[in-house]
Parts: sequence; structure tokens; C-alpha cells
Amino acid sequence: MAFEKVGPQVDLPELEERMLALWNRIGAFQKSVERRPADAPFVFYEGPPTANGRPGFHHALSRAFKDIVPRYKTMRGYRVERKGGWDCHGLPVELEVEKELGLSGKNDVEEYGVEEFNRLCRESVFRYVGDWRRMSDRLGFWLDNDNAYWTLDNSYIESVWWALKTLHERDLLYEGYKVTAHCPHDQTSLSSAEVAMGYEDIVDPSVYVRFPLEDQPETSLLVWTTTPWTLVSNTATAAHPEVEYATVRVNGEELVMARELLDHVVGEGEYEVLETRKGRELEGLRYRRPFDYVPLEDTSGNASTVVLGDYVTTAEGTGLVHTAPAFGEDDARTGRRYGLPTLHPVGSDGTFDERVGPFAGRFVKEADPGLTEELREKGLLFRSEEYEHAYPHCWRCGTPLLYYAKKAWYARTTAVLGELLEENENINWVPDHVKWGRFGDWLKNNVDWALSRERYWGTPLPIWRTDSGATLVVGSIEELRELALDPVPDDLHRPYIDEVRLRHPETGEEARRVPEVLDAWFDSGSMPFAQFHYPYGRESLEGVFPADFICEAVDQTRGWFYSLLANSTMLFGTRSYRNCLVLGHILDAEGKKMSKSRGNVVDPWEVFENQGADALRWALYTATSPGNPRRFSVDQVDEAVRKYLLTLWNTYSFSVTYARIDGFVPGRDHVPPEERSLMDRWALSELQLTVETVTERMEAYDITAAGRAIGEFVDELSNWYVRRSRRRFWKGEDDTDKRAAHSTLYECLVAVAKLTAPFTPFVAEALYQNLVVNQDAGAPESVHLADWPELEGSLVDRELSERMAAARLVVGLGRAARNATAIKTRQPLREVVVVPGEADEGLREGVESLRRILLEELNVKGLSFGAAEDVVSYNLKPNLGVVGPKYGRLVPGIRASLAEASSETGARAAAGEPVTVETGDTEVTLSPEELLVEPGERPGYAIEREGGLTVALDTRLDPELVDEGLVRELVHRVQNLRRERGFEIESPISAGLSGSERLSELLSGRWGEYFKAEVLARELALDGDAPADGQGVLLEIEGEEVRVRLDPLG
RNA sequence: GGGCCUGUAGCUCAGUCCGGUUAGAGCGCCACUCUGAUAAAGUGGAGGUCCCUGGUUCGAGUCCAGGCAGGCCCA
Repeated sequence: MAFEKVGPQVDLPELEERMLALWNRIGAFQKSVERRPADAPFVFYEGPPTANGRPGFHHALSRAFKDIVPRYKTMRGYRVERKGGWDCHGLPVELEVEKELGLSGKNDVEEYGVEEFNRLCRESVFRYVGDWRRMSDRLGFWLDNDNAYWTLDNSYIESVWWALKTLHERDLLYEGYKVTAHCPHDQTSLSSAEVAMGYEDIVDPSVYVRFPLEDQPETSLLVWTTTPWTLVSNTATAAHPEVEYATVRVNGEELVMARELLDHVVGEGEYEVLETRKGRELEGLRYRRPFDYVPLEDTSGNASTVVLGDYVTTAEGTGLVHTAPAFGEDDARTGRRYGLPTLHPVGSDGTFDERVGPFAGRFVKEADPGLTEELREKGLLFRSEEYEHAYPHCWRCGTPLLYYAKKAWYARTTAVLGELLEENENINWVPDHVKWGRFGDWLKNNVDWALSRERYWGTPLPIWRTDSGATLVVGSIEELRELALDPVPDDLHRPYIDEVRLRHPETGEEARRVPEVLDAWFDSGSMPFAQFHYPYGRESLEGVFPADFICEAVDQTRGWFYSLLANSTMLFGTRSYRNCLVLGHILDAEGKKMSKSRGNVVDPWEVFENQGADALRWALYTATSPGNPRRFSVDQVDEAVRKYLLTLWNTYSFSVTYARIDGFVPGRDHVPPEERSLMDRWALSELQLTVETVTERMEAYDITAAGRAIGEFVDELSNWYVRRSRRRFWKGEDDTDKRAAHSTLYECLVAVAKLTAPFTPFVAEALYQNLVVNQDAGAPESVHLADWPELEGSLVDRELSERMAAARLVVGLGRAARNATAIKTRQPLREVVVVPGEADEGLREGVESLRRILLEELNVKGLSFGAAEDVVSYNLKPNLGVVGPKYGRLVPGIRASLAEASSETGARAAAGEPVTVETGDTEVTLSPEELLVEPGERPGYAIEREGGLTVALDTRLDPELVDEGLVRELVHRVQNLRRERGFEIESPISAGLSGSERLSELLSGRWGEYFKAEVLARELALDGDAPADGQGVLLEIEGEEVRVRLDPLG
């Protein structure tokens, strides 16, 4: 069957729509999975997006990268299941619904009703699923959406419960304190994102307080705080282990604080330094705490001692940080490390409880002045000032937030820290710096994972508690049924699950569920098993765990990348992904983050409709390494269209156009590679080298380099192979050489279609359908069902590639030389002289073998290899690699002397003799190895050089050359006329010329046949029969006036 | 405040691991050339404080230290 006609113009978006329809019709995606062996899985995990917002441009980015690797691996023979998934729970969903309902905070939600609220949350996460699917489909992202997992499904929740129960059984689940930003007005915790929304500048007290040492009450630690009310709960003082602390005498008392802050706090010259020591030497010093309202039950431990913390700074304060584990994140962490008690005399409304005597019932911040006064009375107040700083406020009600410890459920990730670090070593991070940088560093500082959230829409914690404090962790629905006193609801979410009371199997007590829901990150981190309802819906994870490949943006380092690793390490003792491609964020053309509020968001659909998905994909893959933040503009997509897609398309169109004219049939007309021309074998060799590079780069997940290699090959194929081979396709006779050219171009295009299939799946498919499916009924019916090109080593000819590179270099230099002479390329020249440099071994042979190409490209009659001195003079330079180490400081002098050396010296050096130069008062003799000899200008030739290579054009014209130049110019002009007249490429004409004696003479002589062949003139009439005045077109060529008439024949 | 990444031509990026002679490519701009597949191609030109400062070295875009700017994450 003949190839379908292909024009040079193409409507890419329209083509893509047709390919999408084709894929649907033949079930290409399903087949691409099912036809690969089940026992050769390549596991991909889809990081679930939340569908309560429309997909944006950055989602197109990550989906493009998520798609390319599975497509590639499929072609490599793996079965790549791609189960979709949706993240359904979490605070963002709740906040969105709150906003829609006009609710503000938890009190509002409870008043509104949790049942209805959660119903709306459930609805909202399905809202834009259609948009997501449309965007993904149009982009060419193949994903199994019909079997997607939903984190809100009972089956999913049950798997997550199993995980929590397993953690519990391994003593990896516990209840502890968690410091959160707390709004005392709304009586709720705020997420860090919410906290960030509400910073305002306010004035707080700034107090410096004495903590007298237990053993030397005349010496005090000097401590600074802006929240005097937290001093009531002080249980330690933190110092930085490496900071230098001084004991100083000030007005008869002794104080300890960071040395570098003395001038600032005490005043220059106001103190006498008695002693200095590192912070680590202060560890364990026992002091008297400022307030005794809340009793310390155990005074023997680390309470009221100096502890160490890396977070202590000397940017402000005294370098000694008051520590109250109930009211600071650092404090709480330090508290856990040192086993400090947590003193927590504050209610959720922000008032002191009855223990804080005179201040009981007072809002803590309002108690600051009274507490400060009390410190003054006790003689503990060193100084009191005011301090203006940015402090977080509730974005809803404006109340200053309190950092405040609450009970929370934790996963004891620190217990498996060693394993986490070890497993991280076994992950291939791309780019690799993430492993030991952003991710690894952060892992090292791992703290236990606070799993519980005091919210409504999430996986309910499967923890029930009796009045006596005994807890039950339920791991399955069946277990729940066994223990339940009430009917188990169909929907496991709140509020229904809250109604279910359990009977404690040992104590017989009644138990109620704790109110919290689970951090949604734990949901997503559970997807490797929960997506299959493991261990209930599926007994084994063999073949689906761990993932071979995941891909998300860099903001997931502490999100999904972590939750996946933490969960699988705690549950299965191993990482859950082997290769992780980390994407940078997308910025607009100005380097600003793309965001709706800035109005600089690029709509993927605009790009789909104007340039197409292939162009977008290609731009994303090849413009920038994926790990970097990328500046994106539509210009890049335009360039992808022009530089890559249209170049490829036109090469394809060219190939098909001539294959149709010649009736070329790939199978029948195949010419064995060894019988093909040099140019063909070069193209095949370059193709194989490209296959090698692309495969190797894809295996390393270096998509950018892989894509660029394909792009370079397509450029070479179009702008060197096709351009150089055009005449072979045009010529009339149908011989081996022509079939060889067809075979070569055909094979290259088929291979490119396969190579580019993971990158630009649509164009690849269009080529493949016409070039392969159309020809071979037995071929896979889609390029995405085809196998990746095998490297055929026998076709690789590195030497030929090098020779061609050398010849192309010579051509480039020759063209430069020609431009410099200002002689038109249509004017032939007599000779090009090539002078290889010393390093150009084998160049002579290479150029010689490409003689014909070279002569055509440069339009010269002859090629010769000149002795250098024929066309050049010499410049001398030191060979720094040798001379540098040997002569050191003399090098600049040597360099200067060589630059001034005479031409005789240059010639001698070129002949291999040593050269002696003077530099200052030293004489140095340089051996040939220590010298670089370069050719320079010489009159009579147009010369261009690169490295040691010189190309010289003999610019002298003789009458014969001038005649030919004139004829060629005439041919050119007549060809233009043909085109203007709209003649078909292959249609013959009759031509008549008159008015120029000189041209008539040339055309009736030796140039007639040449002229007729070039312009496809079957008949040529000169002068007598030629156009009379007023007929045809009058041309002026090089001062000759000639009248030309063209008539179509037949 | 901390961690990580980035900084090279007007723009997008190579090159930096492993120091070397004149720092490259593509796009854009200017000039010229070529053109019966191409929205192309070729040649030349303009365009560079390789973010800054200091150090090591005969020699630093490259190695070291300290800064600056931008991005992300965290506080």
C-alpha cells in the first residue's frame, strides 16, 4: 500500500485530536499494558492530587514527566500499570468548604453540623475530576482513571487502619504533647499556612531575667524573653554548645551570658569578664526557677538545669534561652530529649488555671505586667523594655496566637531513624543532591510525626479509649464489628463513626473513639498498599511494591516523599520507591512564581489549542533540566514547534512525497546497508549513536539530555543528510542509489518515530501510522505498542562520523572564506586547499572520501591538500600544559616573546625545530612539544582557520569559471520564473531566450545540455525562434540583458 | 534565623565533578549568502565584570572561604 500523502503544512492540534481518537478506537493504552509480560513489571505510583481545584499549568508539567518514563519503559518491554489516585482528605478541602459556606472556624462548623459539612467536603473533592481527566488526556498522560484509588473509600481507610494498628503493635504509636499555633478565641489550632497568613507587627514586653545558680546564688544566668507569662512554666534554660559564654561582674553581681552580646545587653565597659567557657560546659548547671506556682513533681532530673540546643542564636537576647516545653516547638523537642516535665497551667481559652494564684482566670498576655512586677519585687528582673516584632495572629479573628502544647497522637519515626537514613541511601534521587541535601539533611533531624488533627474531614483515628484510659486500636472493619456496642455505619467517616462505642475485651469497660482524624499525609503515604486494599483485598504486594518510579515537584520532599518513605519503613522495613524524579517549580518569564493572584498563569488549554500538547511536552522536556526552577514562556513552545516538530514533519513530508512519486515500498526496495553510499552509512551510524545516547540517558532518568540528543539527530538528518541527498531523490532513473536513499531516510524516520514516542506521542504516532502500519499489516498497531529501537552495533561507524564531522568543519570554514571574499556561491572557484593541523589525524582521508560533497557545497572545481607554507604564515604560542608547570612565573614573558617572533622563526618551528626566546634576563629554549604553531593570513587566498585546521580558497577567476557562473545565475533566475509561473516541480517546459549574444553562445555550446537538465527544458530556442521584443520576461544578469519565455509542455 | 538549589550573551541553557591557550549552543537583532521539502539553512557581526570580594595556583567560569541576589522548604 502506498503512503498517505503528506503535505509540508500540518495542523498539530488537529493531528493530535485525530491521534487521541485513534488511541481510543484501538484501545492503545490498555494494549500497551496488557501486551507486556505480567512477570516483568515496572511499577509506577501516581501521587494523588486533590481534585477540589482546577488543574493548573504546574500540573501539566508534572504529568508530562510522569508520563514519559512509563511510555519509555513500556517500549522497553515492561508492563507498566498506571493506577490513578485521588487525595480526598485534609484541611485544604475543609477550608474550601468553610469558605463556600461562609463559616469561620471550628465552632461554626459544629454549629452548622459535621454530617452536612462532611457531605459537602466529599462532594467538593469530586468536583473537578472531569477537568483533571480532560487535561491529562489531552496532554497525552496515560493513566488508568477507571480503577483509580480514592483515599475516602472505606477500603482505603481500612488499609490505613491496618497500618495504624500495626504501628501500635510495634509500639510506634503513642500519645504526647504537640505544640501548635493556637487561637484562644476560636479555640482551635492553625496550620502553618494559616499562621503565615496573619503576621502583624506588635509591641511585646522584652524582659531580661536573673536565674540564680543553685550552688552560687550570687551568680545568675541572664535570660531574655518576650513572653513573660511562659516563665511560669520554665523547666530549663538552653545554651548553644559552641557559643562562648562569659561570667562577668556587673555592679557587684555576677551574670552569665553569651560573650558577644555583653556590649549590647550590659553596655560597653560596664562589666568585667571573670571567666569564659563554651556552652557545652554549662550543661547541667542547676538554677532556681523564677516562679513556683506550678509545682515540680520531680526535682532530681534535668528540670531547672542548663540544656543544649543548636537552635539557640546570638542574634538577639542573651544567648541563653528560657525553655518552656508547653509553649514552644523547640522547647518541646528539647523537653523530650532531656525528659523535662511539661508545665501547662493554661486553658484552651488562653487563661491561667487556678494554680497560678493571683493570675488565675487572667488571659496570659494580660498577666505579663503583673508577672514582670513580681519578678522585680523578687529582685530577678535585670531589665525590662518594649520590643516590636512580627507576631502571628489568627487570620480569622485577629487574636494573637499562642504557641501551645496539646495532646496529640504520634508515630515514633525516630525509632526507625537509622533505617530511614539507610533506606534513603537506596533511593536514586534525580537530581541526586536531594538525597543528601534537602531530603537527607531534613531526615537526619527527624522528629516524631504528629498524626492527629482536630478536624472533621479525614480518616478517623481508629483509637477508642475507656474512662480509665485504656486504649484500643482497631485494624479492620471486622474487628470493629466484633467489639462494637452499636451498629457499624456504612460510611466510616465522622460523625457516624463517633457514635460507635466499643466494649474493651479485657476490662469490659465501654470505650469511645478519640475525636481526632488522621493527617492526610499519612493517607497518601499509605497508597502503596491502601490502593490495593492490602492486606484485606490483596494478600501480597509482590510485583506492585516498591515503585520503580515516582515523580513530583520539590515541595513534596517533606510531604509525599517523606510519608511514603516513613510509612513503608515503619511497616515493611524498606523504601517504597527506587527512583524519584524531583521537579522544580514553574515560574513565569520574569522568574516570578505563577499564581492566580499575579495573573501570570499560563492556561495549558491555550497551548493545547494553539501549539499542541507535543510542543508543550517537548519544551518542558528539553528547555531546562527538570530539577531546576523553570522560567516558562510560550516562546519556548513556539520554538519547539519550529525547531523540532516542523523540522521532523518536513523531513517526513519530503520522504513520503518522493516515496510516492517513485513508488518506493520499504520491504521490497530495501537495499542492504553495506551497499549504500557513504552518506547513507553516515546517517545510519549517527542514528545508532543517537539510539545509544538516548537509551543511556533515559536509563539515567536524564530526560533533558535524551530529548536534546533526538533533536540534534533530527536537525542533522534534515539539514545535512536530506539537504545533501536531495538530488538523489529527484533524479529520473530508479536505481540502487535512489532506493538506498529512500531506505535510509525511511529507516531513520521510523526509528525517530519510536525514539520520540515517549516525548511527543502524537506526532510519533502520525509518522508511525503512515510509515509502518500502512505498510505492514503485521506491525503493532500503534507506535506505543512497538519496541524501543535496538542498538545495532554493526551500523555504527565512529570513524565515518568523525570524518564527516571533519568534512563539515572544512565546509563551514570554506563557506566562511567564501563569504569573506564576497564572491557569490553560484560563481564556481578553481580550488580549495585544505591544510590539516597536527591534531587532525585521519582528516585528510575523511575529506578526500567526501570530495564530491565538499566540491558541491563550496562550488569549487578542485580540492587539494596544500603544504601549509603555500597558503599561510605562522604564529607561535607556548603549550601551556607543558610550559606552565616547567617555567611557572616566566610564562607571561615567554608568551609575549613568542608572539613577537619573526616569520622565519615560525617556519622553523613549523618544521619541528626548537625555538629560543628571551624573557627578561633569562633565555629559554622551547622544544617542539612545548610550542603550538598556528597558521595565519597570506595574500592571494581567502583563509579561515579553526584549531590547527586551515581552509584556503583560491579566489582567482578565469574566463571559463566566469562563463559557468553566468550560466548558473541564469539557471537560478529561470528556476525562479518557473516557480512564479506555478509550474509543478517535475513538469517539463520549452524555453526561449534572446537578446544576449554571449548567453546564446554559451547555451548553444557546452552549457546547453546542463541548462536544459537543470530547468527541465525539453526544448530550447535561441535568438531566431526565441521571443521577440515584448514577449516573455526581460532579465538582467551580470550586465547581460536577456529576454526569456517559458511555456509548459504537455 | 536554618537547610537546599540557582546565578555564564537581551532571553533559554551547556560547560564547573577532573583548573589550561580565543568561554560555547539555540532563540532574538544586524548584514550578506543560499534555496523547487522546510515555518528552513549557511556565514559573519554586534552582544559577556562567567553575581561580588578575597584566597590557593605559573594559570580560576571551574577549587577554597566569605558575602550578595533569586527560588523552594522549614522556623
